[in-house]
Amino acid sequence: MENTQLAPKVKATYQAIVQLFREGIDLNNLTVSEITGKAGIGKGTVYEYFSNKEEMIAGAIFYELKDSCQSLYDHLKQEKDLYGKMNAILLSMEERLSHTSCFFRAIHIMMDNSAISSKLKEMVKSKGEDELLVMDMLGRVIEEEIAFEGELTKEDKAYLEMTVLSKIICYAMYQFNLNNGAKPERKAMREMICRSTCREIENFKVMLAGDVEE
Amino acid sequence: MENTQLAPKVKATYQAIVQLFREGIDLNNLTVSEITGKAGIGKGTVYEYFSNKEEMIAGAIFYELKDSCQSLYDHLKQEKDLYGKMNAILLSMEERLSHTSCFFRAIHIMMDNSAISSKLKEMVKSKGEDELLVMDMLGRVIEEEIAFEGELTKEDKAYLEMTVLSKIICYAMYQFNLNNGAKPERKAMREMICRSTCREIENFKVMLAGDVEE
Amino acid sequence: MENTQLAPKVKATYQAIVQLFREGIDLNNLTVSEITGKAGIGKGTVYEYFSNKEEMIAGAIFYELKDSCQSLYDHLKQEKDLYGKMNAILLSMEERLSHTSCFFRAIHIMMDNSAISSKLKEMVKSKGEDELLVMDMLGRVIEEEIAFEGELTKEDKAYLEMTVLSKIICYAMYQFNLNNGAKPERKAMREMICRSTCREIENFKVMLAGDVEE
Amino acid sequence: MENTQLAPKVKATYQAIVQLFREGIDLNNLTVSEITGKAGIGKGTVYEYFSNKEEMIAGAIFYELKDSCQSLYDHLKQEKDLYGKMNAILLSMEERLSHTSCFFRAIHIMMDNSAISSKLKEMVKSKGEDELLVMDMLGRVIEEEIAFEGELTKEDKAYLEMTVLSKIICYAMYQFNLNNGAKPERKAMREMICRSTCREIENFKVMLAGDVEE
DNA sequence: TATGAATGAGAATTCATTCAT
DNA sequence: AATGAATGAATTCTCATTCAT
Repeated sequence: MENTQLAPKVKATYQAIVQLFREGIDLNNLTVSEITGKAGIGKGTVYEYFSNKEEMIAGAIFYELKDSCQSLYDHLKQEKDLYGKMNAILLSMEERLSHTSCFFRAIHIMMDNSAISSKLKEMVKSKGEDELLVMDMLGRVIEEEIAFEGELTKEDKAYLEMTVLSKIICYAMYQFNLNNGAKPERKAMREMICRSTCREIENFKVMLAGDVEE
Repeated sequence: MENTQLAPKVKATYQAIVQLFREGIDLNNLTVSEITGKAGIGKGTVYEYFSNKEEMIAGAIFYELKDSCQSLYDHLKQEKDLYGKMNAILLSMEERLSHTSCFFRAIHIMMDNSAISSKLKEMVKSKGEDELLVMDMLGRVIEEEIAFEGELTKEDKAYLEMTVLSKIICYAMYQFNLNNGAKPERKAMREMICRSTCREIENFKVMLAGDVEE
Repeated sequence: MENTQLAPKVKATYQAIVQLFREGIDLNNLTVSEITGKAGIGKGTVYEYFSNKEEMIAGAIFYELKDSCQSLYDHLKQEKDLYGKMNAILLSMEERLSHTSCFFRAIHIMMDNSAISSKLKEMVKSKGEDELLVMDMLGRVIEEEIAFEGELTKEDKAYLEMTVLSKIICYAMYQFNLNNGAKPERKAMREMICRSTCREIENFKVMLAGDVEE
Repeated sequence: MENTQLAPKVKATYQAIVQLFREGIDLNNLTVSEITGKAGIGKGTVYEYFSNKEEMIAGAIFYELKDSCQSLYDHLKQEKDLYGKMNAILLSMEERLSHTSCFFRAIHIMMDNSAISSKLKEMVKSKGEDELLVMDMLGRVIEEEIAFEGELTKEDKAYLEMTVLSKIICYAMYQFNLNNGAKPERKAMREMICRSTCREIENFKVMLAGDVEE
């Protein structure tokens, strides 16, 4: 949909970058030649659409992130409860490496101090309300879960978002095999994470209820 | 202690890199000139001790990581329970930015596909038993907590390590202000994280006990 | 002719190298900056056409050698007998230092163990049939001289080629003043060399005839 | 003998260079570290004896050349006629690669325009009367051959020296396989070269006699 | 609009030489 | 006298960006 708004050369550029990214190329060492070569356009052409390399890369990441989050969120609506939603998120990370990448890489890139990072942070800051990024998506999932019980303060919401995100990071780390040791079964792992997420949220609800009663 | 084993120029190099790192310079765009300039040594000199730039940077990260984990772990022994230990970890991340950086950056760097990353992964893989990195430290904390109840399988341990690490990452993200919105009070945040960590571990113990009874 | 096939920047590069070479600069200590400076092109530009310095230099030598040998060979056709041809070769070496250099330097460079040498040997090995280098040129001269008497074995031809080449080297050494002592008159020197070359070939023909008669 | 005049560190340096040279290392890319490493002395130490790298290398070549020529010349005295002497020279080039190298490389190095070359030429120019280099050796052989017939002019001697040297170079090129094609049998090759050398000298003698008679 | 040849600033790395010990 | 750690000038090569076509 929004894709149609993108000029064809811009889209080609974004796709090329995302593709190279999935092939495992380090974004900090990506060259304009590689990008335009993959995109099948002239090297000079990208400079008609972007003013420098950082803009291209940050733009591609942002675009992919938004797109990926939106489609995942749409998919989540089919699920009834939090357990199902969480499971769907984790499963999507398995199926489409892109989702793992998306969540993960976005955080990753925003955390270094490269020029790409600055540009991306800037883009995130000035994004539209309707553009759904990771935190927004998680925020909505949480609100839907807690909604009928009452209103959430911003602080509580922020805490819960991070709690859920940390679970997702946990699964991403598992997939990237960062712990460098023995790995539990994939399914068992997923179940443990979903259960503990539900438990955390449940706990929070109980706590909230307790606060209200008092 | 171990520091005395490092040749003075190596130490100066490591310190310069760590310092630049804390100043927020992106490690992927760090130049040898910057390093040697900061270290106060000749540009050619570092090549007497390292065979390339990646070795310098990965070496510095590894060294700092090790050092930082060791000192933090030593500090943790004063704490009686898991809550206290977790709190101490989070507090140390606040006091010494280096700790935040360490935990966080180590994961960060290991996750990209740069040459530095490869080198660092290699170093981590071939490290000695006595060299304590983040996961080892968390592993010990967890074992000490669960020990008297019985023996942990490798998979369970891996899961728990990742769970605890994800909590820490959660706090780091909070500090980096990555949620981009309202922040809870620092203390409240820390308490929430510590409590939820304890609850997770407690839950796991209950589950283990259940398995045994059956 | 073939020159037109060369991209302009490649030609400029070759010409710059050959020129520097004639100015007496040692090829093993030639820098890319010097080459591009002389060629009047940007330092980065040569790397669009060559993948490293050795390729540039070996390419230039090969190109000059081929060109020089071809033009000299064409010129030789005007001469009727071996004496005349030999004299023409020596005279051309006097007039155009490039010829002396060519013969001489080609051998010279192929004899050291530098990277340029390896590259040049490789180029010589894979050259086309129609590309005329020193030995090919001498081979043709000799064949034309001996032809009507009968067929030459490969070994005999190889011997004769080297014999003639040694005469040329003799004259080159004379010109380079390598003997460091008294020099005969130039004309006298040339005559002596031509005469002795003819005598050697004549002798060989007689020997061949003797072999046949037996 | 003369070797004892050399300081031990100088001798070690020379030997290291000659050895590296024989191992086929390109002298233009030889480093001081390689030299001192091979010589088993400290890198700073050579600068007590030489003022720069060129002096070391040119000195080593000069020393080896002198030594080699002297020993070969002594050996030649056992041979009765020119054919035998010439054959002995060629054979020695076969046996001891060093001789081939020496004669050849000396010429080779003197022919480029490197700093080593300049230094070496300088050394040759200022060498003592008793120091026997290639040309001196050949000059003596020639004088001994022609002596009883009369006195040689300097120019004639120079011509003859070059003639003989060109034959030797011819054999060297044969050994280096620079002709890149079919090689005659080694023995046959040697015989052809020796015979043609004798013939040349004989011819010259006849010519000289003719001049005198007139 | 699209291109890619041309560019030069800047990066990593090497190595002859110095000098304090 | 002997050393080798330290140095920085010099070199090769890369690559983002420009601009004439």
